[in-house]
Amino acid sequence: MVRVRFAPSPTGFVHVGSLRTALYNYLFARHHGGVNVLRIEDTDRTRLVEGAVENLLSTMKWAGITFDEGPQNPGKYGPYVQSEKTEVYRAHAAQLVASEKAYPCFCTTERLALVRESQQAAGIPPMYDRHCRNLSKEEVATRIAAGEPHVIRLRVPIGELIRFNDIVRGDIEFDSKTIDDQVLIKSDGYPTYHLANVVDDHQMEITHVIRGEEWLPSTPKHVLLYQAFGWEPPKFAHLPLLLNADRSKLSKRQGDVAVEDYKDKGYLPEALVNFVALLGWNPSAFEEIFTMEELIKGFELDRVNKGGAVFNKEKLDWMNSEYIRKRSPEDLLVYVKPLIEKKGYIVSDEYILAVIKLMQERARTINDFVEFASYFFERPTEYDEKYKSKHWTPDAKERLREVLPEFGALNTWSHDSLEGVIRAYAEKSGISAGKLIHPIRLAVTGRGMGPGLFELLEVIGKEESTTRIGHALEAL
RNA sequence: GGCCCCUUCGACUAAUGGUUAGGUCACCACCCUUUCACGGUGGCUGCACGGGUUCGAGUCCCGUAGGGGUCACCA
Repeated sequence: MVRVRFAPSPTGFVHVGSLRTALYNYLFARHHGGVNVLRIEDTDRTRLVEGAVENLLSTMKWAGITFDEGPQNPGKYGPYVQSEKTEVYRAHAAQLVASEKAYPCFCTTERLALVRESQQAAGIPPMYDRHCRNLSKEEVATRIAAGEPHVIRLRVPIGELIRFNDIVRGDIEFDSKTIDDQVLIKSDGYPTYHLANVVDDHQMEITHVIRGEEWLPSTPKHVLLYQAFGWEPPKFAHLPLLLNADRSKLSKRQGDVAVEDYKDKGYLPEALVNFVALLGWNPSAFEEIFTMEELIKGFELDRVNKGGAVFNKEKLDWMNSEYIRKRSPEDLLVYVKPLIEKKGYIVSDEYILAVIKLMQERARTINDFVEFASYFFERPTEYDEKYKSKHWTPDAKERLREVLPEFGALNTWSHDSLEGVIRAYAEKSGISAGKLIHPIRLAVTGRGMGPGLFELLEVIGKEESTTRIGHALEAL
C-alpha cells in the first residue's frame, strides 16, 4: 500500500513550489490507490504564523488536493501535528543516546559561532567540531543533573559511504566525513526537522518521500537515522526546483510565489494546478490541458525531470484563458460577481452574465472581466489616445451626428437592428462600416479593443449608449 | 569554498541507440475580421563543449564548462 505525505511547516502562505509538491504527492497516491497524508511540521516555535494551518487547508481545498489522513481527519497514525508528540521524539532520541548513536552536546551558540567563524577564516568547511562527542558518561550525567542546557546530536559514523537511491535521480552517494553531527533535539526540547521527519515517516509507514530538491543534501542524515534506529528507509524522490526567470530558486523577490497571490489575481484553480503539474513532468508529448483525473491517470514518478523548471507566467496566462473559456458563464459569475461588488457597481446577475459572455473569450484572468470591461459598469473617463487620433476625425464626428438620431428612433435596440442601421448608413454614404464603428466604440467605451460593437451596445442599452455618444460629441 | 544535483528552441517539454530532433507558450508574418481576442496557415530559433564506445549517439561512458541547491539548536 502506497502511503505518501505532504509535510509543510506552517510559517505563512503556501508557496507555488509547495503546491506542486503537494500535488505530486496527491497524484502519486491517487494513481496507485494509496493514501495521502497531511502532516504539520511545526517544531520551530519561533517561526509559527497564526492562521497558517487554516490558510494551508483552504488553499489545498481550493486546488482540489485532498488528504485521507491529517489533523482534520486523523487516521490511526496520529497525531498529525508534530508539536503534539514531542515526547515521542525525545524518547527516540534517548534511545539513540543509549545505544551511542547520538550524544548530548553542551556547546553554547556563542561557542558554535566562534568555531564556525574560525573555520571560515581558515577556509575549511564550517562544521561542528565534535567538541562534546566523547564526553565521559559521568561528566554528561553530572552536567545534565546540574540542569545545563544541551542538545542531542547524531553521532555520524566516520569513514562511511552513505548511499541511497532516488527515484528521480538514481543512485546518489555521500562521504560521511562531509556530514555534520546534526542536532536532533534542540535545547528547547523540540526535535529538529531531521529527527521528527524520520520518526514520523517511519511511524506513519510512509512508503515514498516526495519532496523538493533542496532536501537532497540532508537525505544522507535521514538515511543514517533510519540505520541508527534499525528501520527500513522509505523510497525517496526529489523534485526539481521551481525557478525564477534567471534560474535561481523561485523567490518572492522576483514576483508572486504564493498560491493566494494567483488566486487573488484571478487564476482558476484548475489552471494553476494544470500549469504547475507540467513543471517538471509531462504525461504526453502532444497534450497540454489535463483534468485532475487525467493527471492522476498519467502520473509516473520516474517520468519526473531532473532539471529545474522556470515558472513561466505567460504560459500560465494562456492556460488560464483556456480554462476561462471552458467554464460556463454561470460558473464564472461566482468568481466575477464579488469583484464587481467590490468595485461598488450595482448590477443584476443577468447583466453580469451578459458581460461575461462577451468577455469570456478575451479574458486571461478573472480580474480582466472587471479591468478590461469597466465601461459596462461606468462611463469612460478617459479615451485611448492612439485610437482616438486615428478614428475620431472631424469627418467621423459629423457622421455620428447624423446617425445618432437614427439610433434614437430605433424601437428595438438589438445587435441586429444596430447593425442594420450602421450598415445601411455606410452604404448610403459610400463609406465602410468601420468608419462609423470605430468612433462609436471610442465614444461608448473609451477603448480601442473589446467585444464586437453591436453586441456591446446591445448590453449597455439604448439610453446609456446614446448618452455616451452625445457626451463624446460634446467633449472630444 | 566543501559536498551534492542538473544541462534539448527565449520558456515548459517529447524522444528511452537509427526522426528532416516533435508539441505547447511567447515572438514574427499572412488569412479571417468593425477593434481586441478566438480560430487558421506559415515562420523563427535547440540537443552546452570536448573526447570516447558503436555500423550508427540528444540518448551510453569519461572529462570540461556553465547553472543550481545545500552547508543552523529553519524547515
